[in-house]
Parts: sequence; C-alpha cells; structure tokens
Amino acid sequence: MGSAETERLPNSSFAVLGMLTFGEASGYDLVKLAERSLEFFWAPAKSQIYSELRRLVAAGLATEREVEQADRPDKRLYRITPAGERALRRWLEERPEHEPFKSEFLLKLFFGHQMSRERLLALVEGHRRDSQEALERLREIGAQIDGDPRFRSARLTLEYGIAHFRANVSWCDRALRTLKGGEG
Amino acid sequence: MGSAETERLPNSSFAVLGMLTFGEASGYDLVKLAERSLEFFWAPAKSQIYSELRRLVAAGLATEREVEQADRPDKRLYRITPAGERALRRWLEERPEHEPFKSEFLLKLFFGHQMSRERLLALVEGHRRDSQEALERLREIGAQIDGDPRFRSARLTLEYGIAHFRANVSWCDRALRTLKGGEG
DNA sequence: GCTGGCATGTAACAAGTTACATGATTTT
DNA sequence: AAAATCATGTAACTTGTTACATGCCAGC
Repeated sequence: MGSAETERLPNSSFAVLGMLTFGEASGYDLVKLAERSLEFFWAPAKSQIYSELRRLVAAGLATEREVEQADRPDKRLYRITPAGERALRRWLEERPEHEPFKSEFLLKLFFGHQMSRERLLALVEGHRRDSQEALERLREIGAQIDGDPRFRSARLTLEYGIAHFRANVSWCDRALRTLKGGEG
Repeated sequence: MGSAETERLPNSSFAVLGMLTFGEASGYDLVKLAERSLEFFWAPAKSQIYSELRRLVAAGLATEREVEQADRPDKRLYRITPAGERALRRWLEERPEHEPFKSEFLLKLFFGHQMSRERLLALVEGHRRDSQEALERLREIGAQIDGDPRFRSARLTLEYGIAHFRANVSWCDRALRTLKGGEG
C-alpha cells in the first residue's frame, strides 16, 4: 500500500525534508544545520524540527532508526525515502504562493505619527545599524563559501539577503534625510 | 485598581490597538482597514483581529460598546482608552527585536540543486513577475496618497516596500544571468 | 566540586488560519 | 429567483514558541 502521500504538508515539513537530502541526521543535527544555513529565511524552533521529523516518518517520507550511545543520550537518525524525494521535488516545482511578509519595524514606523520625532529617528537609525550588521555577517559567510560549487544555490540565497540589507540601508539613509529635512 | 497592564502582549495586539487610534471601529471595520493599509507588512486573519479586540478589552486598553442595527447584524464598537494610548506609546518606543523573515521562495531556491535548471529558471522568473506586480500596486497607492501630509509615516512604509521590490527585481535579473551563463 | 555548555529531546502553551454561521441587499 | 457580496462574527484546527527534563563532560 502506498503511504499517505496525499496529505498536504506545510512548508516547514519540506524545509526539514530538504535538509535530509544532505544525508542521514538526528533532530539535533538538523537544528544545528538550520541555524547555520536556513536561519536567514526560515528560523523554526527546535521543537518544531522534532515534530516535523515525526510527521515525515508517519507520512512515509523518512525513516527513523534508533542509535544507542554510551556517553551521550541515545538518538534517532532520520533518512529520506524515495517517496520523500519525490514529494520534495513535487513541492519544489510548485509555484511559491504569495508570501506575507511581517515586520515589527514597519508596523512601528506605520504608527510613527504617535511618536516624537526623536523616537522616530532613533527607530530608523536602529534599523540601519541592524541591517548593516546583518550585511556584514552575510558578507563573511559569503567569503567563506566563495567559489565552492557545492553552494551554488545557497550562494544565490545569500546574495538575495545581501541585496535586501543593502536596500534597507539606503532606504534608511533616505528616510533619515526626509525626517530631518521636513518641517517638524 | 489599575488594569492588568503588566501582561506582555504580542505585536498583533498593538497592530490592532494602533488602528484604533484612527477612531472608534468595529472588528469588521478594522479587517477592512488592515487590508488596505497594513497588508504589505502585517496580514492577519480576520478572526485574529476579533480575538485581539477581546484581549484589548480584557486588558483595559480598549472599551467595547454594543450597537444594535435593524438592517445589519448588530455590531460592537471599540475605542482606545487612555491606558491603551500609553501602552501603545510604550510599545512604539521599544526597540523592535530581530525579525525572522520567512520566505517560501528562498526555501525553494536554497534546495535548487534538487531541481532541473529549467525549473529553477522558472522559479526565479515567477518571482520576478510577482515582484514587478507588487511594485506596480505600490506605485499606484503611492500616487493616490501623494503629498497628503496625513500619510507621512505611511508613505515611508510604502517607499520601503518599493525599495524592496525593486531590489527583488534586480536581484532576479542578476540571478537569471548567472543561471543562464554558468555551465549546466 | 560547581557552572556552563553540549547533546538529546518532550510537554505545555500561545498564536494564527480555515472553515463555518447568518441574514440582508444588490446584481444577473 | 439564484448567485454573489456585504456585514458581522465564532468554532475548530494547525502551527509555532517557550519552558522543562536529563545526563555527560570540560573548564574554573
């Protein structure tokens, strides 16, 4: 009997499934991997990774095997199945749907008329600093994976991040000019 | 006794509270208002707006009054209280915390090595189209509120959106060149 | 010999979404 | 007169987060 492949899984399941294409791994491994790679555009709580793994096994998209360890807590290793690979490809080939983008910063900015001008300036300046820092982090990562052909797709996502934080910084600069220039 | 102002509320509560600064409104009104204004950076389900309203009342940050209507279903109107205004200001003045940004598109791109080159190109091209459309929508809105001083902060958020979709489009162009240029 | 971090996970809770409910009014 | 839309909201469910649990090992 085929597995319950018809169930509609959320993107988070596929994020975990995708990480499993890099090889057999424990929940803990994936938590670490996610922190190092997906972090910028998909940052789940670790408990979520564990529950996605259980769901993938239930759906027949991954297998689980228990490994006893003497020095450490026992662990469970997960491996993607052929059905899992097919499901992943199908998902990859579907058009992403409109992404609602959520920003506490923009929310505060939108209600900026309730703030003093100083506070509003501080808000934008803080955002500029944060963006600048993020930019530097991404550039460091970029330098590390530079030229390595294994990271072709990853590099694209990295450049996406860089482009966005750069846009952020220059938007901040313009906004600051506007806010300082406009009659108070 | 003062109200339970110590409870830590989520940003969504403040989004609703912020909208109440525009005047007394029903849940329905706020749903519509959110669709027209916050939509780009904060897009809650309508049922969430209703539950935030209940929470605001419970916390003493808004008041509720029932209005009977003959032709339509009865409604409840909400109004921000002085405590609500204070709470809003306090929240506005706190530094936004690091925003985890979530993107189905980037997730798929990151696993791009599992896709054929054609699919990968289609993914990026689709993203370019979507960004271009969003850009046009925002520009239309921009033309409508142009120069109106009531929308000073709103205009800044709009320009933020425009900057980002423009960055999107040019990133897509670069990525497409890379993908087409690189050896298959 | 205590403290903090690694390695591995679960349980309890909060946030957010989709589907449902209801009756009038306008459109086809 | 049937279908769609407006106006108003609730219930049931899914997703995602924070807090908790456990034992080893390394550094102070």
